[in-house]
Amino acid sequence: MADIKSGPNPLFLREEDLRQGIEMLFYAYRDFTAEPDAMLARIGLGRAHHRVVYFVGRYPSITVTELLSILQITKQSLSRVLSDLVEQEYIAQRPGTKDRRQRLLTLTDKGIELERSLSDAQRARIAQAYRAAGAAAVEGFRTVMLGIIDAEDRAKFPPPGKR
Amino acid sequence: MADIKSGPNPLFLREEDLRQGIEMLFYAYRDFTAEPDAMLARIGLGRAHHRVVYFVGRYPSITVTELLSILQITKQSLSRVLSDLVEQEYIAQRPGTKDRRQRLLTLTDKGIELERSLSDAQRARIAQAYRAAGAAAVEGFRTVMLGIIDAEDRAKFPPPGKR
DNA sequence: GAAATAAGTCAACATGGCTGACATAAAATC
DNA sequence: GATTTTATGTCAGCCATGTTGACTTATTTC
Repeated sequence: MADIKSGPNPLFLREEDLRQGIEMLFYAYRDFTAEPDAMLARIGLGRAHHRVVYFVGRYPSITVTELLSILQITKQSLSRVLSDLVEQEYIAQRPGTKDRRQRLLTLTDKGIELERSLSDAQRARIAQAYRAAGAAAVEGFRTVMLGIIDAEDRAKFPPPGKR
Repeated sequence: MADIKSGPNPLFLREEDLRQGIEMLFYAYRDFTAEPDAMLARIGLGRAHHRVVYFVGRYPSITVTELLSILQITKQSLSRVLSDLVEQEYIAQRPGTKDRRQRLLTLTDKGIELERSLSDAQRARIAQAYRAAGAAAVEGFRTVMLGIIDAEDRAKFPPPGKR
């Protein structure tokens, strides 16, 4: 591998720390998605399907609008993968009771099974990393990750006391 | 937003912790890439170009093979974005001295400027998160992130003593 | 009754992955 | 020295997943 450029930068260590932060996110995300991607490919689905199945499992009876605001994609993009998942009976839709325009989304048993098998690899990876790192490191990890995430979404991760 | 499913799981907290870990990675990566993506769109480039410019900046004189092993994509995929970057003079190629089959890649001045402007937003995001979290949390963050990254790539992140 | 909202649809396009087949130059090996 | 391997590049086509724009339907809100 080529050498890392150092250069006469007085803030070298700091620059280097930030670069490492950027890269850790890149490598972690790359490795984190590799296993589910391989499983999905075998059944003709993609990462986008995983994201939908994941968040419908996470928030049963979520509406389409809520899902769109989490995924931050257009409804046309969502529509494609969501239709696949409904057709193949991973996800069921039913009208909202208060607002009948809504289509509340839930996983079917088949969907629950899919979600579990996909996310198990990811859960195992996190669990192993948490176990190896210890509770204090995990708290540090959470704190930094929250700082990276846009403020609007931080409320999704309540501190331990509130969990 | 729909309620979070709890259920009668004796390991509830742990399950929930793992789910939060999964989601923090999703949200962090989503928000982390949003700003550079917007800048790239304005000049007709994409996220793939950013990755190449980033790693060529990180490892000046990197070879194509080394870059492929980092990005974990095919050479055909890399070729497309790399050709764009060479044509538009963000990246320069020169033959290796020991092995003249190699094309060593370096950023031009224009490439350095592009890389800087793209990564600045990301560096600022990391810097702010690190500052807010404090040194101990940053060490925890690093430890957990390394645990998530495949073992083969952990050597890219030497501990502070060795930096 | 009119306007806004939730959801969906159709069409066209861009990006960035992929496979397969093949080409060239240089290095390494027998 | 001939053969094989390696580093790189190229052409062609496919697929997944994002985009914009235009338009529809049902329902709720004003």
